[in-house]
Amino acid sequence: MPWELDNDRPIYLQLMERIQHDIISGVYKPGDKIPSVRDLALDAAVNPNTMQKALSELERSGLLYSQRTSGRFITDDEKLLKKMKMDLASEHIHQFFEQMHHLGFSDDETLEMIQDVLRREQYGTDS
Amino acid sequence: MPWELDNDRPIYLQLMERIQHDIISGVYKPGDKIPSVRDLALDAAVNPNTMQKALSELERSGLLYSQRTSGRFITDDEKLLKKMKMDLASEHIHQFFEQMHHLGFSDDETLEMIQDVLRREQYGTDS
DNA sequence: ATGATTGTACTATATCTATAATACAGTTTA
DNA sequence: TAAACTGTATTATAGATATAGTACAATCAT
Repeated sequence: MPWELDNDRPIYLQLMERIQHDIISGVYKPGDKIPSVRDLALDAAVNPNTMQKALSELERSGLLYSQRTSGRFITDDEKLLKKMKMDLASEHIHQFFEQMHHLGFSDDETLEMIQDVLRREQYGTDS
Repeated sequence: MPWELDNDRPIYLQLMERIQHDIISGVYKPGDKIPSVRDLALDAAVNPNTMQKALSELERSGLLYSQRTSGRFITDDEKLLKKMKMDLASEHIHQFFEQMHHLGFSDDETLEMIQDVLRREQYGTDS
């Protein structure tokens, strides 16, 4: 299926984020070979050049490495994977609170809204 | 001071978000006249055309309206302002949990991480 | 050995974005 | 009344982005 992409940001950046999340969350396992540029591009419904750009940019973080003629692989460094997972989560949390703060919600108010949402989802999505 | 803008997304979109937040969080009060296109552009260190685009796009949401020769004003509709504030907050919350879920964190795990972060900030930023 | 697959490179083209530089009609201000 | 300011419009230019199409050398599978 085509990946969910919006037109508000460069596609290659969105591809990078998606793949990074897939690596870090374990969709691809350490050491795994990932699909070829062309296959990934086909899956994402995107030009191969765009996917190539996303992947080569991603290599700079060390999550991926390419073997020029045999394919592209996930790093074996599980410590790095775990670290990036925690770093990303922390980043998401801080950005979220920054947005809420800018909207005028304090940390406590934000926490309450979150708990409300979670409670509501626990007992069903309607009402 | 120049506004905080990154190069990953179109500037006019970032301006829109910033101004929208400023309206909704009350930096600009209902009925207020906001600074002119040129002044805002100067403040943001951005081309007047770019600011003009951001403002005219923003008008479609109803938060602003322009009087062609006298200036641009915040809506008086406080009900709309409150609604947009809650809608935006809700959107931020859902997007945040979606990101965390994609990283592999459950709702409960995410909530715990948040509480950790808040506890840590309560007792000082170091350590 | 042969053919398919791999990452990579290159050119060309179209669109979007951002800036610069003007211009104009109506309103406000002094 | 005259000058300054308002939103808006226009043209031109430069850069980033996305796609299309093609090519090549090394490796892998059969």
